[in-house]
Amino acid sequence: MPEKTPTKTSGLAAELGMQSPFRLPEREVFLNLARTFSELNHDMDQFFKPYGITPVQYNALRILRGHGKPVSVYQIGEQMVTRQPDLPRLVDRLVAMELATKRRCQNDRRVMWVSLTPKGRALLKKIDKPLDRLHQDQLSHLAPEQLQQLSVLLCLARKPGTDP
Amino acid sequence: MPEKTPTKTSGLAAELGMQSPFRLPEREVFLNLARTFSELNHDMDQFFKPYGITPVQYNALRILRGHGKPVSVYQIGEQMVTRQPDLPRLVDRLVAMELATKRRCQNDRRVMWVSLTPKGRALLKKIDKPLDRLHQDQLSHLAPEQLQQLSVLLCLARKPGTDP
DNA sequence: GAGGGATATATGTTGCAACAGATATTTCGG
DNA sequence: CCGAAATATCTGTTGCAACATATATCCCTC
Repeated sequence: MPEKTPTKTSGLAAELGMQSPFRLPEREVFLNLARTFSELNHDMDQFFKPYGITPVQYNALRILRGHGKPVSVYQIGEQMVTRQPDLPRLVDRLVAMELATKRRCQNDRRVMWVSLTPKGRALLKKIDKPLDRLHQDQLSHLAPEQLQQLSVLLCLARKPGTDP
Repeated sequence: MPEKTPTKTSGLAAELGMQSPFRLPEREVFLNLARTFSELNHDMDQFFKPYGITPVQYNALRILRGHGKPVSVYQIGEQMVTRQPDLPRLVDRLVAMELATKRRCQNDRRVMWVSLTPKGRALLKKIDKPLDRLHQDQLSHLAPEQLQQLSVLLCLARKPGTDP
């Protein structure tokens, strides 16, 4: 069950050895966001290394699997979790590793259709369960309601205005 | 006051055009974290560009100002918000820009004392207020209680075990 | 059916992130 | 005091991130 932590002097300020608490709560949230992401993401980098891909490449492969049919480079870009310039080169790396293939669309020759190869699909399959375990190792010490609250708040945080 | 958002199909899953909601709430939180950080951090990158430094370099400069006296490279590394290998080179870049200076400690010749230059201090001063404004633009659409909740939850998220 | 704008991908370049490993200096045990 | 371990910084290398800009193709209007 969730205990109240009685620390008046904010958690992050203490971690950083700061002598006074944050002036702006907005800044405190941003830095907490940065620090938490940094830690969790570092684990991810380590996790993916043995598989020879990066978290971002994994994201792209997973989009390909989700569609089950060829996807354009542009569509991949739209569905990536994090902002991603330079999609063409990211895809090229996947192709170079033989995890994906690409070919020009004949109807619209601007478009490149990208597909998962069997090798790519096999790699994803190998990753699925260990990755689920990592996610849980990282965050399952939070209660279900806390996890949901966190998702909701993070969603809200990136909506600049609900009143245009 | 905090409203309940009635969206059953999760916000992020919808944003990414996913057809089914997330299986693991832990994964949903992680990806929300990644996406929110990615967006806010991109604004930061843009913000700092005209000043000729990166957010990470700013963090280091701010640590120097916070102490008001020389700080070792190692200490800077310990107090950075995000994990930071390769501190020596980061400091060298600050020195190259004449925003900081470094000199060997005479008592312990392993240590390099790093100090803020007047130029560095002036740069920080120029950045202070605009940055506060950016922080508020990014997040002040959240209510004060939401901001505090978010900070608390993000702190909790990075503590693997409170029960050792 | 020619031209202008929109769309989709590719490429040149710079600088930094990240890891591995090397070096220099101190500290501590015996 | 000698050597081993710990500490603090440095260096080599690889690959990717990020931006700017270029190219190719399509679409729409007149």
